[in-house]
Amino acid sequence: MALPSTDTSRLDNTLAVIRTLRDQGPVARIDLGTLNGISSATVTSISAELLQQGLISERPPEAPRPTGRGRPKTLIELDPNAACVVCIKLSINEIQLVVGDFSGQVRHSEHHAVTTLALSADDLEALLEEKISAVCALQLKGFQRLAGICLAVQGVVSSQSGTIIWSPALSFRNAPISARLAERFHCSVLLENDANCIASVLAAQPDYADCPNLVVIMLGYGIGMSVLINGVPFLGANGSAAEFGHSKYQPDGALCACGRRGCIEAYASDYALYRAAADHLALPPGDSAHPSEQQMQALTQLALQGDSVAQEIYAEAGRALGVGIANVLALFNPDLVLITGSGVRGFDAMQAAMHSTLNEALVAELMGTTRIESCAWDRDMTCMGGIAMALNATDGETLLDSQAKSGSATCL
Amino acid sequence: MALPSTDTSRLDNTLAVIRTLRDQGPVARIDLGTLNGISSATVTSISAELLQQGLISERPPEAPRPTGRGRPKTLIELDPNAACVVCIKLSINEIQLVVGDFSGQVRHSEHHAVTTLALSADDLEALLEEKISAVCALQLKGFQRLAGICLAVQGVVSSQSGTIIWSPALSFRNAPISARLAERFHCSVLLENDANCIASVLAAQPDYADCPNLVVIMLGYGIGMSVLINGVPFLGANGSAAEFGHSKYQPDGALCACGRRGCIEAYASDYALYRAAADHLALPPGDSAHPSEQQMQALTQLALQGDSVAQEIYAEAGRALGVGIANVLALFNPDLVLITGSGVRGFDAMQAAMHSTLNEALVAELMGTTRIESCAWDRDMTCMGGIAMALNATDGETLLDSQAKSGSATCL
DNA sequence: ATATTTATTTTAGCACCTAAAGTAAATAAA
DNA sequence: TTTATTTACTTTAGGTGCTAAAATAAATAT
Repeated sequence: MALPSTDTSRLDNTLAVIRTLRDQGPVARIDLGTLNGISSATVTSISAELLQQGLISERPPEAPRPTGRGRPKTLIELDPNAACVVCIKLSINEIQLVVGDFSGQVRHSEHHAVTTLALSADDLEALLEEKISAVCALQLKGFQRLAGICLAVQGVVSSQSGTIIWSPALSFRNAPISARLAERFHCSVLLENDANCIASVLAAQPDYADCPNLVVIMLGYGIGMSVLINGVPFLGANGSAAEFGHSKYQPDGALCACGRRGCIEAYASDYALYRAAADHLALPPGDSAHPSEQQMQALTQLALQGDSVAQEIYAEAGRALGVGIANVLALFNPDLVLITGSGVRGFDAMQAAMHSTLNEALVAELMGTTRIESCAWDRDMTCMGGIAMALNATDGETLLDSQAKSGSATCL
Repeated sequence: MALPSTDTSRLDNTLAVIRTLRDQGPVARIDLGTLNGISSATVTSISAELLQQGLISERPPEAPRPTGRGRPKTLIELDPNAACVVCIKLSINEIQLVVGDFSGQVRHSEHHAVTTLALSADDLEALLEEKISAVCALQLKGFQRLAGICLAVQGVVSSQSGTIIWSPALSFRNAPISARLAERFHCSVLLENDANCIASVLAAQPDYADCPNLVVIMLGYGIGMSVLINGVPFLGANGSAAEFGHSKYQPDGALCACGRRGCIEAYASDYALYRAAADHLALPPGDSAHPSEQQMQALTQLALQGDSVAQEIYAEAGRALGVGIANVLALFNPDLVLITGSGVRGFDAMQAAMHSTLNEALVAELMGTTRIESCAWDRDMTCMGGIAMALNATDGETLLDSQAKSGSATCL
């Protein structure tokens, strides 16, 4: 009689099982029960369904069995080919496409140089369609479905409405990109800020498991930030929260790329550091408005080797960061502030000034127990985060889809 | 067989019914169903239980019946005497005690002048015990139980651990007050920041129903703030989030009560305004470090009547607020910033400078659709918020308690 | 009086979950 | 080589809680 189920526990438990398998790899039924606080009888029932739907498979028992006594565990794992997701990272003059499988593994990655600032909204859409189609045609053999697409873009995006509100990589604004891609590829399209993707990956690392309130500051050409509250990215009303780079250091200070004055970014970003240095120091040639990695490394070297002009430039950047972080601590009181991004290359030259400014700015009660740490920028984890977020967002649909295909053939 | 129920839907639905009755007053079963998305059959079942437990009663049908056709609605209402809560507001040199009943109505309120800064932690605990005991003895006749106590204090508190970390009203720190009161009165004790109590009341008003992300700034002797994210107060890792008053305006600016320099509070709080004015203007006599309402009104009058020194003092305060709010918008991107507190008396004299500073500081994309409004400070709503929060926090316990008493006499 | 309308309660049935009992599959011991 | 023990998984039996539909209650309109 009661058809529309109001009780979501079965769905919740099934999703929990899928996520545990994604995070931990192959797991036995009994452990899935313990890990998720459900009985093994329920796990049996859930895994039977998932098995029938083709979303998981039983791993054949291995030759070497280091298990002790008793019936050995039968490990269950996600079928990597049950679905896949694509993440596209959109940054200035470059787009990156990554394909991830249902188990969360990266299957393919490619980069394209594109003069993004020259694109119109239609151009961008056409370009994304083309690149996604191409990658699907080449890479998707064997996948049961394209579950979703994640667009990771620098700038202000509204995830809720799927609209790019403003991005430094684009010359147009307010582009409702998600809906159009969703229509084209018949899958859900997630629009995310790039910093939130990276922060999600970092937060999933065991080192930061005890920091549910995590702030990640990304230094680079510009300055971005992500605030995780209880592990989930804080977006604000329109998605423009956590714009640390445009919070203020000096009310009437240096000119920022945003057009206003005194933003933290106008002191501590690559372009700001290089701008302050260009007149006084001999640095490698190149576009001084968009300094190259080589140019920035040269500048950092000068500061670290004791050049007083370079040192003062980094010290001023450190003071700006110190004031900005003081405000972040006063307003968010996080467990940890993690400073990363390509700009951490110069962090050693900023650190002392940053900490002394911070300590001068805030009484101990407001510093609380917040740790301030930096994190080396080994590789760009944006797309890893995007893949993980896209999978998480689409598990429910994948489940429904496979139920429709296998289970209730009664519908036909 | 399955005794420990893992399904919380019955509890959730029961709490939803109780809260609807508290918010809306008497409601019929069928409307409780619609309002909470549950079937009227379930409401019948839940209300039968609550009726038996004595937490609600059926309101006798009224003489004038303006209803139309059909069987008339039987209205259900909370039994006000089913439980009560006490809220204590602790501020500098004053404590206020308010008693609220189970339906959320204020039953009693009293103020006491206390030199709070002279108290030790033990003194405070003894004082609170004495006052709460007294108020219970006098006011609690007829109440079935004291469900909870809410302590609303200015400053940094850790709700989680029940510890007052720092308060301008107290000369000691890190006082674990909740546990001791809970033990003494055998009820749960909620420790809250006063601004969060006020913001919760404001957020419940229909005018602000469309603002789940609400920032409330409280101007007064000091400057406080509360940030509601999806309607719930944001606390941060240790409860010291939202310390807007100590975010920065000028890195090396005016001296703040916290001991550091350049805080917003050092420009826009009552003490800061009065300090800036005291040397130049003739104002009513009194303690210039703790200006009275009369002194502040005199200063405000001067500014509004065109005195250029007073005007510049308020303009500078407005600029400080403007920069502070710019940072709040960049970092929180709320739906609405509401400025209130006794200090709004001078808001008209600050407003122009505040808005122009804000507009200069932030590009349109980051201003987003956030509204900035002020709200008259008619009366102190701290304790109303505390009562509401305490009731909400203790409904589950009240339910369990009454179940133990009435329903399952089988336990005996 | 009877029909109609609306509110509430009762009934019947479904979708979950869990504990306990049963079964399976291994190792250790006799 | 049986037999006992241990551990994992599955089946069974029973409970909670919800909903739709039917039944009942209590009004007004005809």
